[in-house]
Amino acid sequence: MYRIDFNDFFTSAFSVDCILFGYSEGEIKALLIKRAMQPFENLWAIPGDLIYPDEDLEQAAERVLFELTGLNNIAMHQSQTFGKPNRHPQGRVITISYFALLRIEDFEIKASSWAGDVQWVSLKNMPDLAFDHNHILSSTYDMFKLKLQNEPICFDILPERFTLNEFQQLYEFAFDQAFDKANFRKKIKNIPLIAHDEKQQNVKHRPAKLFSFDKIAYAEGAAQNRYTFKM
Amino acid sequence: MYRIDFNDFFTSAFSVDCILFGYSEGEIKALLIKRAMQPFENLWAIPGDLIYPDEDLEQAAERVLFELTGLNNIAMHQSQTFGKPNRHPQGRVITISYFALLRIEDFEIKASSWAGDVQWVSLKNMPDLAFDHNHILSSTYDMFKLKLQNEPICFDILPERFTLNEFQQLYEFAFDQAFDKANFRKKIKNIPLIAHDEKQQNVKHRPAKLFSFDKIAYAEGAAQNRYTFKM
DNA sequence: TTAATTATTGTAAATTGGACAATAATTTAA
DNA sequence: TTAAATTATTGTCCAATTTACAATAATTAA
Repeated sequence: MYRIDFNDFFTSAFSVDCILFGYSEGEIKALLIKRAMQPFENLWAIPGDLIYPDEDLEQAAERVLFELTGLNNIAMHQSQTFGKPNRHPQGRVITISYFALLRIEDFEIKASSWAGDVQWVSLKNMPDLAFDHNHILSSTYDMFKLKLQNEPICFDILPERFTLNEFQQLYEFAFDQAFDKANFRKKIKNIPLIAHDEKQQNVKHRPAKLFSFDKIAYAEGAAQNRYTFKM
Repeated sequence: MYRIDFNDFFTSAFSVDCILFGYSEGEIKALLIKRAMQPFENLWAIPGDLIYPDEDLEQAAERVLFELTGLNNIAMHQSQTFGKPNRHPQGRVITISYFALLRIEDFEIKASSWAGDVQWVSLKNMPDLAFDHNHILSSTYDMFKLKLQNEPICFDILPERFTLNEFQQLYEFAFDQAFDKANFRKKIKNIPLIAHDEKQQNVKHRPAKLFSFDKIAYAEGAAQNRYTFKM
């Protein structure tokens, strides 16, 4: 298998790029940083970092998220790997993209030393980004939508207890499309949710019932049935 | 972004692992090699190789396929990237898995020097593999099924001209599930196929009509409509 | 010519999907 | 206390799709 000396290959680096999707004001946005140094100084970029030699990939992605937002315990989902030999001007860097879904209101951004500025940018109004980051972002957005339709990752972004409207709005934002309330509820009827007695607080109208995702029932059913998250 | 000296990171290698799915005798199989050297000598493994320093990822995957089978012009699909720090006993190797779909009858396996033996192994009867290859294989099989349902990759494995039964059987093999013939044909009615006058040859019964995939019509429609390959 | 075999098409019931309406629960303002 | 406003929740009807199964068509082999 190793016809060239093994050590000749240890000349490359890995990085993770973390696409943090958030929603607010009816739009999906991505958290971008303005690069404070060369290459691509002053251009907006996806936050990322080289992977430490002893670090697991997902761990690296979670570290980038934590340094930027102070959040942990957020699931990072692997998307795709980008490795064109010349994609990084300073050497060969293969980058693995991860994404997570965040509620923008839930935290303060901590701009780290390596980022001059941090901003949520609407996907519909994306400037030219550093490196191949426009490509990475759009591929990862596609993967996000694909996984949203096939795996229960929606519950990673929803609060532990959510209203059915919040559930629906997530899909509306992700797919930039409105759904009928009554019909949405019919489509999710197979997904095991726990209905709580508790209701929404501090709203100026009839409060909605709170639900949470029934992971246990889901795990049991996932083997036999095939749940769908296509809306 | 680079708080540690950049060169400290160039201590890892990348590899591609190529999961070649084929079908015959009503089963989905994967092409495995028996390792002829340490580590994991004599264990079955997914064929793979380190990526050359100037080589694109997909190019590396295609090279592995070519060296093993003599085939080129086969689309390799990226699946996932595996990078636990200790997954390779000889150093840190992050591996990117690719898969392709092959018709087993179409070629001769060329066992390369680094593989003692090469064999198609049914997914249902998978032995313990080298490294984390059982994990890679099953994750990649999941990704294969996911893509099969969302992109027209089925036409990568079907012959250029195929019968609707062959089309159906591919899905039956992949998902290990029988479909009703009449209903299958209804489901694919949106997929643009070219119906040829030509018919199946050398069969002992009514020959089926041959079809091919209409890539041009598909590309036009793919933007507006959303084709599905869910069966 | 007929039986055997598989391809292809049709049909009717069941289920699901989409548009829209009706009812329920709560807050706010009068 | 009551009515208006607002949003949650449920129901209904019709269209479209799915499912199960049957019928017909085309070909080979005897």
